[in-house]
Amino acid sequence: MGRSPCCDKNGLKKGPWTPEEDQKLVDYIRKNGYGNWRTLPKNAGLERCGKSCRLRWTNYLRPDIKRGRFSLEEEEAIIQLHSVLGNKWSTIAARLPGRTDNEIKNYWNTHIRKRLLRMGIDPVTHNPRLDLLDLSSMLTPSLYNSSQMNISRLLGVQTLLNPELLRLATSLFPSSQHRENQNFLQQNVQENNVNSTHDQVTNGQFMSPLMQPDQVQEFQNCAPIFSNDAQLMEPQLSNQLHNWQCNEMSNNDYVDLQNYRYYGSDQSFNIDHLTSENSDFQSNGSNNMISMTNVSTPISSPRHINSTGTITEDEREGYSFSSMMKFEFPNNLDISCFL
DNA sequence: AATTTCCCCAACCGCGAAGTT
DNA sequence: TAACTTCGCGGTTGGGGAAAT
Repeated sequence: MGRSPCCDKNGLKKGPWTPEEDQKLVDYIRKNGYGNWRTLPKNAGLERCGKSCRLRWTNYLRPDIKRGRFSLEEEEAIIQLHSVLGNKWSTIAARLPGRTDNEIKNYWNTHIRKRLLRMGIDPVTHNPRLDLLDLSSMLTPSLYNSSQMNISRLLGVQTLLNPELLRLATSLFPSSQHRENQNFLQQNVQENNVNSTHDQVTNGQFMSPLMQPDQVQEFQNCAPIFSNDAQLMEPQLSNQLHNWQCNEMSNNDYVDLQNYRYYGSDQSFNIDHLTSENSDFQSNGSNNMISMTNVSTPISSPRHINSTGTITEDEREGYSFSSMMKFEFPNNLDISCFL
């Protein structure tokens, strides 16, 4: 496989672009359009390699590029999309008009990723870092009753289960009388890890264990999520995920994890995507809820806007976090003593 | 005010995929 | 089918400005 020659091998210029170079590139593309990046610099009178020209155009000079700070909606969309697509920056950028893959990648690495880590969330899996948060220590075996939460109903749905969810479940229900359930779960954790690793390796990319390859493809092929700047992606993604479900569900028992709600009933197990509406931190009358916010961050209030109308980093932290992470426990599982 | 450290982001690098000969 | 070219993606770097000392 050949590779395009590197700039410095041809004595071409590298480093920051000058305004004159920008102007030359813009003028040329306005007049002739862009197509053959290899011949473009020569035709445009630039001492740059085609690669550098393409990068400069797509990341900076393109007229439809939106400048300025990412909005909360955009930030949420990035987090949601990243939880499904992983580091597919170009695919994520395609859903955010005016934003480049490079810009989103930089924003993720310099802002969002750090924030997630501060909050105890693994930025790769979007799961809570259970090594930092030992939930099992918060719950005692006496809380568990097999009639309340029958883990065996998870039978037959292992391919949809997130291994982290299974680990969480095993840590939540440590009673020795349910060792059988644990064995089942641990076995499934191992199997899911194998499957998950296999998927990631064979595809050479991160893929949510919840999604089959054709589902990822379907998701990637869907239209841009914004018809204007204010719109969010949830309806499309949520609808798609709904379509992948097939059974009526009873949502008496569920755990919210990694932006998805895992429902269990005696007949079925289902997954629902959490939108910003249903994942806002709140008190739910029919269910006991424990918010990760209570555990690992001091911020538990909804979105705050300061007097200038902008949102501070800390405020973003609290708001975004509430939309990305929440645990809920069934009504009949009393956790009030932990709150 | 001077120096050091930290942080951001534009740009580069290397690789694989797709296209062409 | 193989060899080569071009394009695009994702990871990484380093220059420069901001913040801290």
